[in-house]
Amino acid sequence: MLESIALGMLLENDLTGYDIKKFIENGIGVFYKASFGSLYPALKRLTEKGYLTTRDKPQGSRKKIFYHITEEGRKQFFHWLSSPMDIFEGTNTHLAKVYFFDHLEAEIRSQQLLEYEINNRNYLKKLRELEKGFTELDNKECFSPLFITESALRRKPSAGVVISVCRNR
Amino acid sequence: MLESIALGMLLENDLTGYDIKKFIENGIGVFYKASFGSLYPALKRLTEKGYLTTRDKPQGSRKKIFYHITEEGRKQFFHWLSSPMDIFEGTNTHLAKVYFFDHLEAEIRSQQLLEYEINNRNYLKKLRELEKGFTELDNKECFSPLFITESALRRKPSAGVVISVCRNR
DNA sequence: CTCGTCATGTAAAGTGTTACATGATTGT
DNA sequence: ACAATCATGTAACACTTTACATGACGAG
Repeated sequence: MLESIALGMLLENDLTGYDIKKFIENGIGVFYKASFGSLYPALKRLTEKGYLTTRDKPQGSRKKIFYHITEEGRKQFFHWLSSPMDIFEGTNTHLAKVYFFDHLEAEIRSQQLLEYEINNRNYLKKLRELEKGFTELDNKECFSPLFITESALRRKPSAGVVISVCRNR
Repeated sequence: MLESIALGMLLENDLTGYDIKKFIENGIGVFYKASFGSLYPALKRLTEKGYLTTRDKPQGSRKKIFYHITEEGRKQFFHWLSSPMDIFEGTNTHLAKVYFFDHLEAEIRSQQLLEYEINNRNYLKKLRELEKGFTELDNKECFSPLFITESALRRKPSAGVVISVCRNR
């Protein structure tokens, strides 16, 4: 996953590992977070596979390594990008806990759900801010099919995740 | 995570690893999936930590190991259960791809989003079925705060995930 | 001169998947 | 007989997080 994202970040410009981290934080970071401990090894692997080449451009005595995507890398990236989006059935860790909530005292339960709601509200706010910046882009037409926002959600709940729990006893 | 879930499955009955797998599939499986390759080692770790004890009860010549939760295990489980629910900011892998969608031909993009919507519809259907079985439970009052369903979502979108994407250039 | 940011990296530990290996029992 | 399911487990591999280690540059 991180490998694909790193490739994607390098489509238009050569960047350093540090740059890539920044770009991830400021953009795709809402959906995906990366640490240096995973990023640097990933870049190393991509270089070994021939998807990236490196150029050392030290600035002063500060080490700087720019990564450049190869044709192979591009091919690999577009292969990933074109493959179907799988919905996240599997490891929805933060919801798993709810399954056991009948074991919890009503008070703590309510408090946790309230907290959860607040966190989600904040997340939503963050997404709305992103969306706001988004509507100001000039190349909107590239994104139009991606406008699956709250209003769309109201009509088509498929894009949202409905929380519903069952335990069979 | 899997360790906590395994503990939770053993709160009421002693079960074999195989049983636990089944219970996970039929219940919490919507949110969390486990493989034997992760489950058996997890049970081993839990036993080593003193959270579980084992009882071998072979049936015929078929090996069968029942796991039993200890007081320590219970304590550990409730500690996990009482800890705050963090919202899943971080590694929302299936949405990460959308970030790069402007690089994709409009046609493939539309097709993928359509597919994605279909998958989500199916997932929603599954959740609705769970919910249906759920409303027939006798201990509903234990779950009432968990009724965050589509209708609630319409009023409080915080519980849902709104898809919105921005790339800054 | 010190703090924040830039910059790269390693090591250990955790956690997981896939595939393999083995064999018993049940239903058709 | 054969397949499906029951039942346990290992091995190789993949990926990640957290913490650590190192050091340069720029601003105040």
